[in-house]
Amino acid sequence: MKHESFHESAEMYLKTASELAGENTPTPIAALAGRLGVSAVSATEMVHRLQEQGLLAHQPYRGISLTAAGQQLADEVVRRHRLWECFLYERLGLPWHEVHDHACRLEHATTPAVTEALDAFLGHPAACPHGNPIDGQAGEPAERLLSELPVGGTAVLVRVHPESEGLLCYLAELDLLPGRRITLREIAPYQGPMVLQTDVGVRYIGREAAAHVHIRLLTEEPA
Amino acid sequence: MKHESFHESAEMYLKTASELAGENTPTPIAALAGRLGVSAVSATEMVHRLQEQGLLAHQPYRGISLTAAGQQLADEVVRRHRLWECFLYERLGLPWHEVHDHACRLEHATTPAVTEALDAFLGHPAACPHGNPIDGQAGEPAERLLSELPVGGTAVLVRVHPESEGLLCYLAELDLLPGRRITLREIAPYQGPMVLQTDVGVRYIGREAAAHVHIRLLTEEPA
DNA sequence: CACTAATATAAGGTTGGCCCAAAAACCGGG
DNA sequence: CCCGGTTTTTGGGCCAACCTTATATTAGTG
Repeated sequence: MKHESFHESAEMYLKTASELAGENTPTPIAALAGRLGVSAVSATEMVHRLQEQGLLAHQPYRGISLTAAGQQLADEVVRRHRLWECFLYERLGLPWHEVHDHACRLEHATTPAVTEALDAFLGHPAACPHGNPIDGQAGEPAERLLSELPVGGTAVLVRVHPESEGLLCYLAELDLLPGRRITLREIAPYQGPMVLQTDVGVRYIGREAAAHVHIRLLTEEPA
Repeated sequence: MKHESFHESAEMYLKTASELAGENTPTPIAALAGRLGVSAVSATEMVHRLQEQGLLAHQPYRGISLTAAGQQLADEVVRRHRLWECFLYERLGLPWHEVHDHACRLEHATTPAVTEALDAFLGHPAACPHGNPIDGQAGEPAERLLSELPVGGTAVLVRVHPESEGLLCYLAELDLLPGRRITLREIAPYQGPMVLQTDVGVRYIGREAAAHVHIRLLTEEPA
């Protein structure tokens, strides 16, 4: 229903492809389509167009993967996005869970000159307010997911990825922000919620949400 | 050639209509089309669409004028534009003549929350770097155009409007920025350039460019 | 090895933004 | 008051991004 320009649309496809590439490669087109809220047919069309431009490679019935050029473009979009998040959160004082959506709109309207000037203005920040690195998605080496934290283990919340307004809002309500120290007390049976002990109280979180929360493990066992 | 989303396109039409409304009302569609770099046919179509949405009124063979709703929308776009210009110039340190174009892209991707937060962050500035007021285009009452300054008269440069990258670049080279004190020495014959005495030296400027430079008259005659 | 679920393609539609060329309406000067 | 030039409108098309509804193809599994 909403029509985006090629520029914008292409950037969204590449950004999303880059996000999903971390999980499984090559990424099935259906996953792309789902994330973008678009039919599989539309996604296939766009993938072909992007392939013709040498931005991604499509192996039929396998999925897609970004070419070097496509990855670079995606990285640039992500960088702009995160720089805007920093600005909106740190300087404008907008809520932690809202800056993602605002940045999603600004990222496509940002020229290189503005990007560089913004980066300098912010003092070349290393990460966005949700903990994601601004240059490359190298990430910490020993990073794990909260959903894989063993019972009794203690960890520090490093980053939330991939982000979405709803998820961030949920985490903000639970005070689960980057830097928060977390110990997993137990996991309720039948895929129930995880019971977390944090420095600001006990919190319950579903497995699915926890799969978006990246942590650095401190100890596997209770002290 | 380039395709903009409805949102963006509509905002550009309204913004431009608002700019041109100052000169002659109702504004001929051809003027709109020319300014937007679009054929008269395309402009007519868009005007119809905007009319259906109650944003502007079209009197056939007369021209268009903004409705209250349309004027309000246009004012909002202009406000966002000028706030971004302030930010880009004052905070990011981008060149005076470049911020217009960057702001043109950002203005359509800016949500109300961001607009208000940005306004507060900038300390509710009264005018953009080119001197145009941010709230409403009330303007100073006794404002005139540089092109109408009588020979021997002295004035202060108040604002540049309407803006365009080329024009701003030209003025920046001449050091003709808001606040600059100008005395018109003479006008070369045959529609020749105006010879200006400024506090930073003598400058020559064409009549057409001067028609975009708004001034506040200090004295009609030399002291 | 055949079958099913995932994936791809084909066909046909919609909408929005743009274009050109040609017809129609208007306006001002003779 | 009519004629010519400008403006607007109409008709006819193009393209990109989306959609749905089939129909093929294929990969992995029983």
